Amino acid sequence: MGVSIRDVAETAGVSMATVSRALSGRGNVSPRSRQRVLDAAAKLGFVPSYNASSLASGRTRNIGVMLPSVSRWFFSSVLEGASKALLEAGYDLTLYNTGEQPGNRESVLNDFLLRQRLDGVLAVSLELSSDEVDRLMRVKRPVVGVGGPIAGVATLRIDDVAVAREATQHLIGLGHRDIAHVSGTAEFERDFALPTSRREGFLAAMKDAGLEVRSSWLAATDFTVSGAYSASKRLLAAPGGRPTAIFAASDEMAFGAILAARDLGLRVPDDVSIVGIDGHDLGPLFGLTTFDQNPRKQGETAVHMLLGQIEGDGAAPPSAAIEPEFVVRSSTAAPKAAQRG
Amino acid sequence: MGVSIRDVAETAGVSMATVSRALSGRGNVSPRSRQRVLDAAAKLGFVPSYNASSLASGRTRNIGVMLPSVSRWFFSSVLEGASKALLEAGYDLTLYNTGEQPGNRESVLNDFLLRQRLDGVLAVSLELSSDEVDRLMRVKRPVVGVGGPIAGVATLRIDDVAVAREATQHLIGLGHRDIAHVSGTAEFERDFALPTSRREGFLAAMKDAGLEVRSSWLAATDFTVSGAYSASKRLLAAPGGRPTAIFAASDEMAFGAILAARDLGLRVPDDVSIVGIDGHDLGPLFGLTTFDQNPRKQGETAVHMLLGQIEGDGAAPPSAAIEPEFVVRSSTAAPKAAQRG
DNA sequence: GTGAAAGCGCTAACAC
DNA sequence: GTGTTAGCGCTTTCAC
Repeated sequence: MGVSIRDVAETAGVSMATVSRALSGRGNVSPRSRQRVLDAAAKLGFVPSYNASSLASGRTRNIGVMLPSVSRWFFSSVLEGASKALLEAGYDLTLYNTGEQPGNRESVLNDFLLRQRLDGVLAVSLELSSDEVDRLMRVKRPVVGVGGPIAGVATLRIDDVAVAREATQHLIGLGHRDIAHVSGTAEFERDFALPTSRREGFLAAMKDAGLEVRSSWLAATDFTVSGAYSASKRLLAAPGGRPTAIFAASDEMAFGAILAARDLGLRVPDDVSIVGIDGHDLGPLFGLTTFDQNPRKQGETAVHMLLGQIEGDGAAPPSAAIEPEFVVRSSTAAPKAAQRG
Repeated sequence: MGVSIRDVAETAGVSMATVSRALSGRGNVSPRSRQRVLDAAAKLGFVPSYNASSLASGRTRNIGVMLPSVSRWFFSSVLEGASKALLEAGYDLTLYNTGEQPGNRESVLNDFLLRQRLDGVLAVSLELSSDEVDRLMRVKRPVVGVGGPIAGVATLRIDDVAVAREATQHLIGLGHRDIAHVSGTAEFERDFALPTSRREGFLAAMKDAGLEVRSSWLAATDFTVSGAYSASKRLLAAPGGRPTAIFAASDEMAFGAILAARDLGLRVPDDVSIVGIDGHDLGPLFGLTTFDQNPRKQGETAVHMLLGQIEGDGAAPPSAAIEPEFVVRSSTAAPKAAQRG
């Protein structure tokens, strides 16, 4: 129905092969022919069919991005970065939003990813089983992971354990001894080990400092502002005394903790210090001390790793660790309020 | 390289056409043949090539979603809804994140959308010029718009003017006379008339009630929490006296206003009432009075309109108006503080 | 440097 | 109900 390469060939007075070469840049074409082709294409408003091109060449110029949610800040930021990098590189981005519950993943893997429409896959915060990785690898397309470790796949991520440990050490260094941790529930562990890793780092720092951790001060909730708000309210209003500091596993959770403290009439950081992880855009507004992990950049970098593998020698890039930047703002300070045991 | 339909045909002992029919459901196949095909396909691990299928049939089972941002709540929610609906329908979603600045739109329209890889396009909050619409229509694919009016295209949206008017009337009904409006700058008008429409509704309601609007109480900023925070601080701390109520053009902006009020030591709603538009997930946490427009649902509905057009009779569905629900929470009340001129 | 021709893997008439 | 056949629009050997 549209203008095909044949039409361009005819008006340019050359063969289809020459048109293809002139337009794709592959192979040699005389400047004269190239110009004739370009003129003809412009005149006819030629738009190449990517399906036909893909079918013939095997390249699709399309990358699949798989992630558990688009509404949480980390994910939308990674997506934004990846989207920008792909747009610039002239690739399409096919989005597979698996949803927080793992049911959809099945169908995404089975029905979508394998349909040979993708040159590569970006898997964001998905902890894939070895069987799932196998299935992914079977299509012989490069895969790069972001935010979660995937066995046998090049991955881009921060060292969650180390970052959590340092965030906790920041609080300890300020003089805090009664520190609570707000993190994700077991439900979330299925898809990424993040909650476990961050809790691990927290516990390690506490242990190193010889500090005790009350089990009730390890709050588990979902990764949202609201979830952390409720959990923090419980923490801060518990009859047995409250912590002087909260380490939240994400900035959104930290915001929830800050809002909870305020609603209880507690001052941040005077009555309670709060630290997060992420580098959320609203961090400055809340004065949140946090580890900035620049997810937008992670999305971009991951895309470049992927494209390097696709367009380059095909060698899998090494997994890379992102260096997050610790940003101290006004949500953390030395404890001032009298402590209760 | 993979298993093709020909291999399946051979092991099943039928023709390629029968395999195609059995697998796609189109056309008649005896139960016996169907079973043989299914068995053979499963045994060989057959995965159809969508490129080949698209090329031959003209259908791509792929929908393009164009939006200006994935980080703002409204957009990510629409995307989530659309993504869910498409996943269920067995369609791929190709994401075109044009970015808030209009430069990318050009390349998205020129280089991506026209490559005949899409069965339809969902345009979210993009005000396309007639030339751009022309180019979109030239590919003969259905287009459905969400959140912004597009000339000549079926659109799903709330009546921004009416909603803004009612939100303002809510404040007026409570007894407020000094009402400010925080909305988007002219910069944003390029991509959607939303700021203008909502300001229009606000002004209409004020005029109807015989209330004056100070020009300095029409604050224009970007559509973020931070932008509204700064703008609201200026509004609420201005030397000439402050408004007793703020109507924010979005919930995220309303959150910014609430945070600004709190940081100034003002109580919401005692000192200042705040109302938004959207139905943001965090509305309950902030006690925000708002018009819930359920963007997730809008995304789903828009997809169904699109698929109906693609799979059905091809008739363009009528533009539909979403009925937003007014939710009164604790951020609005009758003015209590003494008013100053 | 260029063209002819053989597919890429599938679908859709059309015949039987 | 099933097979045969002719493409979908492009890329890519292979000759020249």
